[in-house]
Amino acid sequence: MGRMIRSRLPQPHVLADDGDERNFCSTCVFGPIFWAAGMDKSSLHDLHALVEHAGPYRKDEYIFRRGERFGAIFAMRGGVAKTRVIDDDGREQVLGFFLPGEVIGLDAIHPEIYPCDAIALDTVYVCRFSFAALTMLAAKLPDVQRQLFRLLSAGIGKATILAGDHTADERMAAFLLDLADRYTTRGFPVKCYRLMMPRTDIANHLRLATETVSRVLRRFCDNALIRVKGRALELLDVPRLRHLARNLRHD
Amino acid sequence: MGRMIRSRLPQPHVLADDGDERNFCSTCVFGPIFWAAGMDKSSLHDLHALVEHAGPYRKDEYIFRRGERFGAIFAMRGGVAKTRVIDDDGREQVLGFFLPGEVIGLDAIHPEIYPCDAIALDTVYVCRFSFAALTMLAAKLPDVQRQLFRLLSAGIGKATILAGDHTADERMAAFLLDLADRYTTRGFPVKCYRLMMPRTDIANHLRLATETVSRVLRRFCDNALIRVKGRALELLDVPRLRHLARNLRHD
DNA sequence: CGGCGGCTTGAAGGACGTCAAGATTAGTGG
DNA sequence: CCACTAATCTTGACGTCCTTCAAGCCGCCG
Repeated sequence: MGRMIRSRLPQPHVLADDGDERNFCSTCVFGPIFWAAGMDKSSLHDLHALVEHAGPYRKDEYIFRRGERFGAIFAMRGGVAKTRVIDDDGREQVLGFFLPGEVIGLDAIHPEIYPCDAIALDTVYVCRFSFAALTMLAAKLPDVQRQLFRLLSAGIGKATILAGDHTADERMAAFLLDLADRYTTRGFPVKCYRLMMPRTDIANHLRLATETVSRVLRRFCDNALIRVKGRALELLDVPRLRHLARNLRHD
Repeated sequence: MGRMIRSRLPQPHVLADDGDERNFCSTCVFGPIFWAAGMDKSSLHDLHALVEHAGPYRKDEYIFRRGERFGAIFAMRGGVAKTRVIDDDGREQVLGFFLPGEVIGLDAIHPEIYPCDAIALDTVYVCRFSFAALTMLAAKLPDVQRQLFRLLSAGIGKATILAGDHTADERMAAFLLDLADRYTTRGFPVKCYRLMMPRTDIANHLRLATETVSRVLRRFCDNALIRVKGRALELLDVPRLRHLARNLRHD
């Protein structure tokens, strides 16, 4: 796959349509806040200094790398990404998957370097927020500060859930439901979606072997909990899945 | 120390010596910041509205309970506490242990309720920070805002470490070293300390059975990595422990 | 078609949990 | 001060869930 030459789109570049950021970032967690803040003229000016559209990152390209100096957090604008670390024994631990609207890089604030790699799973577009500028803005706009605190706090909660001691079935059920919930950005429930990551990534995320992932999915199929065909997924029995995952909910 | 009879102390009460908060909270993460902020007179006034000394909480008493409405974060002033959740099957998951100077309750910001119980392991004193007041202060004092962001971000990193897939030995080594590092609040390394929690809590924290905790400690003893006598602990071979824990470092 | 990466499936082995007693220790009352 | 009870901790035997190893199977792209 060496040849992602210029045929596959020149290179990551800033998108052309920055003109109307407020509309463009409608999916972003900061969208509503900025929209509200945009009512105020001077704040709107700050905004342009703050946010920078970047992408596309192609499949397997790095959005940032572990060890790089922290300078910005990223909001997914399109596509899906994962964060991961590789330990000294070469084993990959997938920390999380990120869907449009979600934010990457919050765990880099404290160490002041990115503690993990962020990698595109397909073609990814992001908003890059200078953290220095963001903190300054947060001091002026309470809503921005509050949203940042909430995001960070939610990050702790999310990480904590994964830390628990659960069976493969529980983890998998929770994972599938969580993805569905997150795809359901707006109101109506999604029962059908596509896993954009390989089994390996799911396994490394849930602390399982890929073989176990396969087997659990098969068992779920046999028990009519889901339907799977490759990466296409359908949730058939959400209540029973929820029951399985009852101890891993993020309320 | 037998007589905590009628004692059981009437109830947690505010300590008498609030007079000199700046000295009293020398161990607290906010200490230095407030001390600096204290230079400014109007900020010092905010401080008194913000922080409230509470305790003592006796062994097994709750500092807060899961589900209670979030209003404040707590800095440990004395004693040791744990946070935990109990799942629907009655199994306890210990999320963390907290030593003097450390902060509890950050994971409650987002859900706006405490997502876990906080329980004293011995006699505990805390500083209670009204979070509403703290955010207002953060908007005025960049250092406070920055410290909050750092604390929250560090919380994500910490939770993430526990989420990884590691053997019992790796976990235990990392746990023992982490405690030693944290006891080493100031400069010089501690090789000898006392575990203030029962084996059960260690087990539920590291996702192990208490029997496994016992066995691992025994093996560490046999291999001259540590010495244990009940809850008294001595680290004998820190380098080899660090090597065991190499994949769980919080850099 | 042929090859290659991702996925599935089966069989064997290991790390840790569970169950069941003991051994310490600590807490309590005489 | 000591005995007694209960909790905590240890130790061993056995079971289980998941991993590891080893093939086979698809689906995709040249």
